Amino acid sequence: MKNPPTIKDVAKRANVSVATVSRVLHNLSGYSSATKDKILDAIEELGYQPNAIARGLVNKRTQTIGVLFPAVSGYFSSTLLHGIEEYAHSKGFSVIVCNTQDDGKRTMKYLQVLREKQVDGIIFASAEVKDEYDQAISEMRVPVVLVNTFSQKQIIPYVKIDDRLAAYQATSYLIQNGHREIAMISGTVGDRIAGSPRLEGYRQALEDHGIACVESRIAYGTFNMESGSQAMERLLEGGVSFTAVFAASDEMAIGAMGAAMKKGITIPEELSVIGFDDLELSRAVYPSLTTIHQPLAQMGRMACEKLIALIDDGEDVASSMVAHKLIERESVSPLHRPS
Amino acid sequence: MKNPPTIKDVAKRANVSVATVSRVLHNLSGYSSATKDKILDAIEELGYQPNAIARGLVNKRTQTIGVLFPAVSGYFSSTLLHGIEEYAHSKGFSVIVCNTQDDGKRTMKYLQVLREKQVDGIIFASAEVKDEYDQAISEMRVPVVLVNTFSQKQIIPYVKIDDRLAAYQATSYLIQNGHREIAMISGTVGDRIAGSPRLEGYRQALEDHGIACVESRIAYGTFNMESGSQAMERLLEGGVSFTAVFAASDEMAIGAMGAAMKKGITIPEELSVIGFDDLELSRAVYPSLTTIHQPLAQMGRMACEKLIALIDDGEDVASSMVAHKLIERESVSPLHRPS
DNA sequence: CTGAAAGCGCTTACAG
DNA sequence: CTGAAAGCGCTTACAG
Repeated sequence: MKNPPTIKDVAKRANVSVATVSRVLHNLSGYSSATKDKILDAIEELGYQPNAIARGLVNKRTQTIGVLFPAVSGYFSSTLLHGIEEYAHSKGFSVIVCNTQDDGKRTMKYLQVLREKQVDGIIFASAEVKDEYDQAISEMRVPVVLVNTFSQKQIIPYVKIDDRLAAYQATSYLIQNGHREIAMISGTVGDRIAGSPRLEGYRQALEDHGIACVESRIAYGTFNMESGSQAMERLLEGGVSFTAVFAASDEMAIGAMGAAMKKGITIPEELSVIGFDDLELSRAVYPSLTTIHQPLAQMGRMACEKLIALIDDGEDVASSMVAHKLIERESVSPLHRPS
Repeated sequence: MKNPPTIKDVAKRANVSVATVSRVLHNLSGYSSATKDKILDAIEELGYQPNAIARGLVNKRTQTIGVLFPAVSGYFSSTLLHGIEEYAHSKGFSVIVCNTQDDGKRTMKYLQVLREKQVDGIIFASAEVKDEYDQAISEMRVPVVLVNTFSQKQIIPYVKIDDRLAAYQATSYLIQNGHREIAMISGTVGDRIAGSPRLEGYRQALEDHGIACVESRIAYGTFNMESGSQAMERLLEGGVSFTAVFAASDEMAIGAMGAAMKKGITIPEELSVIGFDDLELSRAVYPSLTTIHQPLAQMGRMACEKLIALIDDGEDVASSMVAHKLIERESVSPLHRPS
């Protein structure tokens, strides 16, 4: 016997019908304990394992979900993924990862593949939900939940923090520490998820404290380290003074700190830095990074929980705006006024 | 029509048999261009999408591979995963991620799930291949390739660097810079993949240069940042002097640097540090980290390439010992002898 | 308690 | 060029 044993093989070996084998496999009722034993023995001897594909075909259920990320590398996505996979596995689901690179074509392609593979649900992470995605999603009658993003067109449950408010608080914290010349390293220009909202929070905080917002104190990156370090260089060469900087991601903050320190600027004495995300990283670097904590692993778990609830009982689930938190570490100090 | 359209629906609509529809779907020959058009129209109108599960059942091919990681978070795994997923997607495969947490039970469970889901192949990353895995793997007639690890029991193709040699070179580099009191922060005790070999390389380098190896200069971590920082604290409190340290991972190196700097030790002036991996991270921190470059994304790609070759034409593929490289940055300086 | 049979959505010889 | 039919490995009424 070259091929793996099927349910037929065990039925034959146990001298019963496949229906009965299927029953004991699912712990249904309807067989004597004697036949159950016979069947269990046959399964054992043959090393039989059910074929989930065949099962999926008849049940119209694959116990598989798809997760779309704009980038699978980096701490951010991987922490989120960890939370998702953890919960999924505990509930008997597998997860297919899709790295969209935040590209429209790729995203649409993945959406199609996931549809063909009959996934039971989809988690869409971090990227903006473009109109075409919105439409594709609603056409493939499959539950979807968003994490770290939201849809402006339709009601899709999401899990995220209040980015605008968190940025507002980060900036205010700097102000409370006496800073008034505060630069910002924002995320990708035009990013409506983690870009604009955080920038707005920054602007609002300055305004509410009667501080004018100077455009040349704003530099743009793309959330990763390299871009943070470049943004800092531009800021430094820009000729505007600043005693503190708020970076829209920890990775950019780390890159920015590195660039500043390379120029001989001491942190936090000469420059205070606050980040955003609270990646494991921010605790390890020196000086450790003051930042906004975003419970990524937990958010991944929650998103997955919502998705599976949707899959299992189809009831609507609510979105969750989860709490963020400012973590004080060493990269911010009160402004030392030259006296 | 509530359910998604099937091949039957398009056959009916185009007034042909399902066989013919299947033919045009696969660009086989055997139909007039007129019927082809009819069918294409029907597909279009119905919004038909093939069902990959049904297809998988008859073809015994799911176009899906499974990837087992000891930890899916952290830069290391996510970079590897990125390379794997990228290549897989380009070849029409999806990837299911499995986070084993380096736990035997979980790993076996995942192996079973992957088998039931009929994946076409498996990539096993970073963790030691225990005997029970080895056996489970050989029982499920599915191609497997290893990345960052190897099997001691059977021939399974792998992709990795020469850990022992790389560690030897890292240590030698420190020696060439005049250091003789060299500490090491090793990975997990007993880890036969990235633990012992790197430790051996370190020992060998010392020995070959006539330097005695002092056991109290060796501390053990678990490859992550936190453990590196703790290891450094232990080293510092241990009372042994050292002017340089070799950490078996960048994450531990970063954690160690942070811990040292917190104590007021300047790097590299008072302490040289060399890491291992060359994560994106190591370029961004200050001082930037001198380290051993390991082409993780490329290694992921290669592993996936081998796996798909195995799946597609079943021929044996060779293992690859890929080249590492020492990257000089700022965390190591020649020993300044107090004169 | 148990089995025969239909069906899930495809593909693939086989026959015309 | 085209279709009827068997079959992939399961599950699930239905009938006994």
